[in-house]
Amino acid sequence: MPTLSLRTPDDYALARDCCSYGYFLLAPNRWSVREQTLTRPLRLRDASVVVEIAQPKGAGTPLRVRTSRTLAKDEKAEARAQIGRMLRLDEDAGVIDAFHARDPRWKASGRGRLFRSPTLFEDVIKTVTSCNVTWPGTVQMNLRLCEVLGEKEAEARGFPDAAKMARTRPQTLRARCRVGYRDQRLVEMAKRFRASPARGGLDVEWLEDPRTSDEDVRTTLLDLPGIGPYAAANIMQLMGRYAHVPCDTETVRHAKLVLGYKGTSAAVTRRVRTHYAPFGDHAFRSYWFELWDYYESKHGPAHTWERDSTGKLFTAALLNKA
DNA sequence: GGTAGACCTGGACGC
DNA sequence: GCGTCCAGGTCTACC
Repeated sequence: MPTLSLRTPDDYALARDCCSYGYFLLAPNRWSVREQTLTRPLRLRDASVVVEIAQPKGAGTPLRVRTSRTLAKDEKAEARAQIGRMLRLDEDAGVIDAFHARDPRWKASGRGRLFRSPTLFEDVIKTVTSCNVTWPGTVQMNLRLCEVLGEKEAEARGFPDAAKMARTRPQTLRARCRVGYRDQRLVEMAKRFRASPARGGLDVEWLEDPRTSDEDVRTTLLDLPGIGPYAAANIMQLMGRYAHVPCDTETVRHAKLVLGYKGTSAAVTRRVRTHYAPFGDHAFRSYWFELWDYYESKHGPAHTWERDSTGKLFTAALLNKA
């Protein structure tokens, strides 16, 4: 099987840094608990490829990426870029040290990186499918989006790209992918990603540019169909902008159960914002690793979670019972 | 600017 | 096995 090697930051640990955010459990990602590898198809410029990512020599050593077919030189570069985005290989040890200086609670475990998707489009769609639905519903929607619309490569189906989703009828998304009222919003979203900025499309390059201000990014995201305050803040953390905490029912549950806050959801949400404000540009990471720590205290280390079983446990009702 | 109600699916629960 | 209720964030209409 063809193999690539990817250099990692000195402190990079695949099992810890990959299994750090819920999206690693969503299709087409497949984390193998037994092998401690991540497998998924990537959509390259002209065709797809399935990659299996491992770190056989342990933390800080290069990643071994097996590919389902031999890649051309430009395809290798594209695959490296997508894997780098997904695993946050761009956040070197210095970036993580800066977070630990602000919040030393995570220094011993080395936590700091959060898993995301190979593309912004996939992150945005995954966020829309996580709104107003319980976690098992999100798992199902992503599975069906891949099964119904995903391109087949080596017996696996990838995540649909914007072009494919933009061409899909809303009725198909609703009937076959069970996305409900999100059908038109998803198609419209895909069209915004497809169209050029001159034709009212999203300027993805500008949006992903670190020089673009948080406020401009937030305003642009809120203008997208299906994106409200929670989704915008979540997409921003996926883009590496950690100053805002996306507040949802999980946040309120966490604040009441772990932080001991009382009162209405609105009142608790206001206190949450104040609570994490001292962490500044790292507020989301501080919040998230508290939440993740709680999940792991209930279900064991995330690198031991099976998508089809553990995933179903993440509902507010069950966590409240726990 | 704040709030109520609709949107849709799937799981839990009672009968 | 069926019907009912509920959780979940966004959007629109209305005050």
